[in-house]
Amino acid sequence: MLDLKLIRSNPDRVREGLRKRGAEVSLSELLSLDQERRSVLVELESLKNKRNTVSKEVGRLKAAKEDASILINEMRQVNEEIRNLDEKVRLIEEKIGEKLLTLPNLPHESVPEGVDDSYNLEVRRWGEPRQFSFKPLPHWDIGENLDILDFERGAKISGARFTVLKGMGARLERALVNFMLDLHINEHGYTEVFPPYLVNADSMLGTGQLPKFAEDMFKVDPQGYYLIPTAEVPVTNLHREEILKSEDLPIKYVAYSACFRAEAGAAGRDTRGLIRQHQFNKVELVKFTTPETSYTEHEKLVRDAEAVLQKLGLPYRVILLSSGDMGFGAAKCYDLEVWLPSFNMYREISSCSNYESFQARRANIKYRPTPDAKPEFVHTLNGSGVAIGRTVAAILENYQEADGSVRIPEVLIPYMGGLERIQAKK
RNA sequence: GGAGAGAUGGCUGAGUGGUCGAAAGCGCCCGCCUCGAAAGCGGGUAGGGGUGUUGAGCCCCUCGCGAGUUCAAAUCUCGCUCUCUCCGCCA
Repeated sequence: MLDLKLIRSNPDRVREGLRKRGAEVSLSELLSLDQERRSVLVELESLKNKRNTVSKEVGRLKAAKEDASILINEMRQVNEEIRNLDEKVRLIEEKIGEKLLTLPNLPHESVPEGVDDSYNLEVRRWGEPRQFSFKPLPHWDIGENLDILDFERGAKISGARFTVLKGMGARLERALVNFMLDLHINEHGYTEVFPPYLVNADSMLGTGQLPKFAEDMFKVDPQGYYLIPTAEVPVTNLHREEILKSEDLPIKYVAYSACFRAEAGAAGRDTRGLIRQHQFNKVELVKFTTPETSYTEHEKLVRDAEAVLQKLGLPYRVILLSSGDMGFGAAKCYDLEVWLPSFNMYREISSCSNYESFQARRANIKYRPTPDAKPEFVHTLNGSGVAIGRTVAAILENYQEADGSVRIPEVLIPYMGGLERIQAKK
């Protein structure tokens, strides 16, 4: 959510930022609602002031056994007006709120301007895509040949975009979760969190999934819970409605969770394999920082996510997203894209965003810069560290051998109970 | 699921209709004292909004949330949420 005071005092700057994102939004309605609200409020508050003053006078008169009926009758009139104006303000504020909640964040000055992903910038590359002496198979073929991925039965028991992991496939999934958690906890200083997978609507509003993207999520009837699309939601909302101590910042959490996405707008895309599933696992990094440090922390967060791919020996590149390609709430976002041989291209495996105060304002997460200063909004950041399903796909494809087996990356062998290679059963 | 109790400021905890945004204690901040600290003493210490000579003052709202009664609600009524205790059920 954007700061209404910023919109009021600097509408041109806001318009410019929204334009860069390709958001065609008029601020004039919002600005006039804001103006109207404040003028009604002046009138309303003076009436309430009158009521408060007179009520005290009534109390005094009654205590002195004097007649107060004139004042009481007068207040009946005033109360009628207050009721009307209260309702008026409530309606205006409702409209303002709706409007504010649908405005995307403004891009940071370092974000390349552009309408779509063709304006994204490649920041750096790591690792060399391997040269194969045979035609590399897509991971779904590898997985089925090894009997570790079962797409058919996933579809039978649930539907399209659900997969069953079996044997060493399930073990690999679990190994990756543990490897990534250990790395971020032990080497990068994050605190482990295991959150609920079902959250309420307030949480979804806080991180920006609601109200605009309801169709992307699974909702549980009739209780009204939402299945989390990412651990970002419960973990960021951990500190909703809180004022944090500045000496505790930055707060760094790492959370493993399953993620659930309706993929409403992706019909027909990535229908095969593990790339786009309704349910997948992810290790997520979340930070709460001061405004002064958020961009340094953002760079560090990206490096923390990169470390996962480096240790796994998976070639990747880092992409700085253009203003038009970023998610709704991000001020700046890097994607990590891992090399997938069968696609002969890099595919997104992590997205690391600085939300600045966008989520903090929605979720009301503040901190006190100094012990007696007024609370200010924190900056929130998050990034995948990294998506597990896509990592499984990347390992199967990058580590496949001509005989159909798959080598296990060095760092994972201890997590695989010493197994060095997944082979088909005879 | 049944029965009961409760929800007040960073914390503990008073407050059952009229200067209560709220006693007291703890914590925290500033000052005095001290070489320094502790103790002691004095003062300060919620959040949001409006106005404005833009952080001086003034005003409005908030005592879990939402309605209601009243000239006036932390205090009365109703609904909801959450917490705790006991019983039942259960991974």
